[in-house]
This record gives sequence, structure tokens and C-alpha cells, in this order.
Amino acid sequence: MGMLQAGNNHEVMPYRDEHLTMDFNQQAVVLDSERMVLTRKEYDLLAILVLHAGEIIPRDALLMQVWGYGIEIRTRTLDVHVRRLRKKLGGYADQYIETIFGIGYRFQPFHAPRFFQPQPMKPAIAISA
Amino acid sequence: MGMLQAGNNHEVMPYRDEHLTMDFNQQAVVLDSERMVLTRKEYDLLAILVLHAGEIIPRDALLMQVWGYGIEIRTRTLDVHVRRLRKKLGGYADQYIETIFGIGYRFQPFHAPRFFQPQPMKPAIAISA
DNA sequence: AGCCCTTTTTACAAACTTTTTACAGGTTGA
DNA sequence: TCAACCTGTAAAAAGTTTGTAAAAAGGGCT
Repeated sequence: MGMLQAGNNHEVMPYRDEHLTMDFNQQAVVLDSERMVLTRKEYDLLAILVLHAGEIIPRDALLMQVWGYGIEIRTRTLDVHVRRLRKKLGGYADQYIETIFGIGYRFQPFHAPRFFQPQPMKPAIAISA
Repeated sequence: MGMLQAGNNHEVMPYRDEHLTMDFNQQAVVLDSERMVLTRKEYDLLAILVLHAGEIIPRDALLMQVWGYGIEIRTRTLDVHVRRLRKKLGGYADQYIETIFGIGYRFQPFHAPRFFQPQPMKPAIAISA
């Protein structure tokens, strides 16, 4: 089972908006009345994003929570998984999953108001050369 | 006696759909008016799946309930039994017994919708008009 | 024992998932 | 602008799980 099943996430309210429904207990995701078939990692990744809808989740945090990777690990698997999620989200992809350059990603509920991007002048973590 | 007879399962309603009938008291299974001859393990396995029709049953759970195996035991006997059940289910095999990759199996009633079962759920977040 | 049926294991094939690789394209700050 | 990063993407490679046939092992019976 994926990293995310470590704790007990029963009693977690399902997410629902105009197009997307996500039931964290049944691990079922429905997009416009059609079941979204997700692999485990895809599900884990989407779950974290949706559970923190509206929040920016740093790459580090995603790599930690979904993959158990620390910052020392360099991989592109997160990008690839985001791509596959976007593909499965169809036309809503970019509306739902935003890229926050230099930081990470953010899931936005469908009709969420789009504020101006908080301009992250500096990366959260200083990267020494 | 099989693992499944440990508790008392009298008063269990038979399962019935368009093609398949399963009487848990008589331990009789009928497919399209023909009696299905099942061995004990095959019956036990099918019974658990049918009693939880629509639910995904993890491999672990099946190996525990039918074989009494814990997670430390590595065996392919479940796969082999699923195969034999599918064979006996004939053309309906894949319709009835779904493989949930990486998790387990699920029995689906014959005309069950192949996707998420709609159930009343509250939105996780308020959506303002 | 020997027979017959059931169950488990073995070994390999097939299907599926995840990660890496390689490069294209985009973004930022000096 | 431009060099230095970051992210997007397709495809290959690697890893894992399941399907399948056949052999081996187990059990009951006479």
C-alpha cells in the first residue's frame, strides 16, 4: 500500500466540486461522472494535492510524502506523475493543477477565484552552490 | 470444513443476478441454470467475493480469510484459484471477477455500473456562488 | 499400496507501473 | 539579453504484479 495509507484516513470528508469527486475512503475518483482510473502513486499524489486544495505544496514535501524521498534524491518522477495526472484530468488539467515555478504545485478547486500569484521572490530554501 | 464455516452464516440471503445464483446455506452455485461444481477452496473464495460484491477485497484479506495465511506467506495459490473460478464462470469471468492491480480482486454483480457507485456525499468545501 | 481428486508450487509469459533518460522549452535574476 | 536553472514531455528502461500451464505435493478412500 502507498505511503499515504500509513495513518488512518477514515472519517475524511470526500472532496467534490463541479467536475471532480474524490472519496478518500474508497480511493475512488470520478471526473464528470466517469471513474478516473489511477495507479497508486497517481492516486497518492492527487490525494495530497486535493486534501490541501488551494495550498502550494513544495516539491520537497510531495517527494517526501508520496515517495519518502529526502532532498538529497534527485529525480524527475514527480514531474512525470504530474503529467500523467494532468492527462487524465483532460481539459481541466491546468485549471486544477497549477505549477508554482521554483516551488511546487497547487490544486485549485474548479471555480476557485484565481488571485494573482504570490510572487515568490526567493525560493523557500536557500540553495548553496 | 473450510475456513468460512467457522462462524454461523445461517440467515444469509442468497445472492442472485441475471446469470449467477449463490446460496450460502446450501453452498450451491448456479450459473445460467447449470450447477457450478466448485471445490471447497474455490467455493470459499467465490463466497467471500460475492458476499462483498462491489467491494475491493485485498489479496491479504483473501489469503487470510480463505487460507488463514498471514502477510509473511508468499504464495501464488490465490492467483491459481482465481483462474479456475474464472474458467468455470465461462464468458462472464472478467465481467464478474475484476483484478485490481496491486490490491486484490472485486466481484461485480452482472449489470453493475463499471464505475463509482453514486452515494450521497457532502462537499468537502463550500462553493460560493 | 494405488487411485482419484484437490491444492500448492514452480517457472515463465504477459501486463502493468514506476523511474530514468534525454532533450525541448520556459522562467528568472543579474 | 543571456546563462543558469526549472519544468514539460516522450520514450526507453527497470521494476513489480498477475496470468497461465504444468508439475509436484497432499489427502481421502478402498
